[in-house]
Amino acid sequence: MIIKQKGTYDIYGVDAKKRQYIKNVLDTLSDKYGYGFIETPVFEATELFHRSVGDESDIVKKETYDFKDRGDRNISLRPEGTAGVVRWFVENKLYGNLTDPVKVFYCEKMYRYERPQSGRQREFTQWGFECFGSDFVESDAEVISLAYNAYKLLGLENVKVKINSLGDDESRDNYRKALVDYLKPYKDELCDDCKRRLETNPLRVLDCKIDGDNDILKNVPKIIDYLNEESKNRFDKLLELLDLLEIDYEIDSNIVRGLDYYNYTVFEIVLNDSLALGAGGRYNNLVESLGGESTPAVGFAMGLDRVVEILDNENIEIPIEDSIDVYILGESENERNTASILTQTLRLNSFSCEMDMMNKTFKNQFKAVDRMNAKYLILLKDDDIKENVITIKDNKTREEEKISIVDLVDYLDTHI
RNA sequence: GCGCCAUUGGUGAAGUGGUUAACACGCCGGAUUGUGGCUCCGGUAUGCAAGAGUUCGAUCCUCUUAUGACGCCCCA
Repeated sequence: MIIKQKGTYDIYGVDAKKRQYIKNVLDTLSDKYGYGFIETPVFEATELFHRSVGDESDIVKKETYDFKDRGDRNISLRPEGTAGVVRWFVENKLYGNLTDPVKVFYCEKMYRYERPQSGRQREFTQWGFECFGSDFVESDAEVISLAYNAYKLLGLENVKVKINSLGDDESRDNYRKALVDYLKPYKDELCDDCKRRLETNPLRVLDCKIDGDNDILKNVPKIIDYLNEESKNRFDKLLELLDLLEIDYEIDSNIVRGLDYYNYTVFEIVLNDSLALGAGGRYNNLVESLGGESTPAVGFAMGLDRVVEILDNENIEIPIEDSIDVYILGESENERNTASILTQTLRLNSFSCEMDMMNKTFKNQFKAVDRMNAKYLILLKDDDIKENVITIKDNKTREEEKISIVDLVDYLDTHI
């Protein structure tokens, strides 16, 4: 037996319907915010991800799906959405003559070669959006607003934005140095991973699960104090705007993104104060480092699968159509043929309609009616068919009546 | 890449080194000769993830592999 690959899953039935609903809500809201739907390829040149994430990071080397195609090109399955969108932006030279921001959203499968665990699969769906061209805090606020309100709209109540600023490159570098200087004397007291992080990616020490409660980290310098004037003003202005928009936020100096391309705003959206729902930030250098003209940008992304799961756990009701309009019963050949005709007719008149496909007995077709939760059932009888009438029965009231076949669509139009 | 636990019909699952692998749901058939949802009766795994080993004998013990759950690393 061939089974699905590690870290992948099939989505069907009720789960698929829930996803469709959620996607729909997100798509509609994105559209209202002026973000246009974009699809980019599942695979790209490996170099795109190397360059976007930084060649030194072992992320790309270890955690992307890499392969050589038949033309000996280095290809990777996309591990996230931003790089592909930026590549699109640069390739089409959309940075030229920007009068308004370019805003797009996507909802697509991503691939990471990781050991599956809670909330992490090798294939997963990410919903995200990017705004190019504005370096003003209104665009940061818009992105945060869209992300924040998307969760609200889906029914999550206790949603909060955890926000921080990394400042510009200069501020960020200064802080990094200060952080390392502060931590170095305590190096022996840190966990083994943090000893290594101190060399490779010191900002990540702030995220450490083991040292998180360590007193050393309680007094760690805060990046806010290392922002230069411009960065600080910008951050204050953004927070002001979030107040005006009545977005619930909290400054969290431990929010740092793992990658170098972020600057200024970084944020996460959390549920019940801790459960991460999605994350985003500003990345003013990425367009340029991927070969375009320097263009400011800000974006957000979240794991769709995770959100579906959380909505489930929070017992948030998702409206799902779990009934059909009509089930048509018939047993003789003539009855079944008539059932086929009527089923097609009703479907083409936008009613959902089913009939037996399993050569079931009349009695078992009734059971199918209940399984499918049909609103109406039509009982076909050879004698009736001769006279062009059918028996239609309301499944709730159990009342049935005979109507002329030609009146069927009108009858359902007025009753459903 | 590392660690820990798990894997028994369509589903939820019990169970034991030794003949027919509980029970429940579902499904199928019958009581009901073409009007269902209730009830009752019957049928539903030559099979316990795959392979190898120990044993007179393995679903049960050992090893390997695969997959799943959860951690770690990493987190775009």
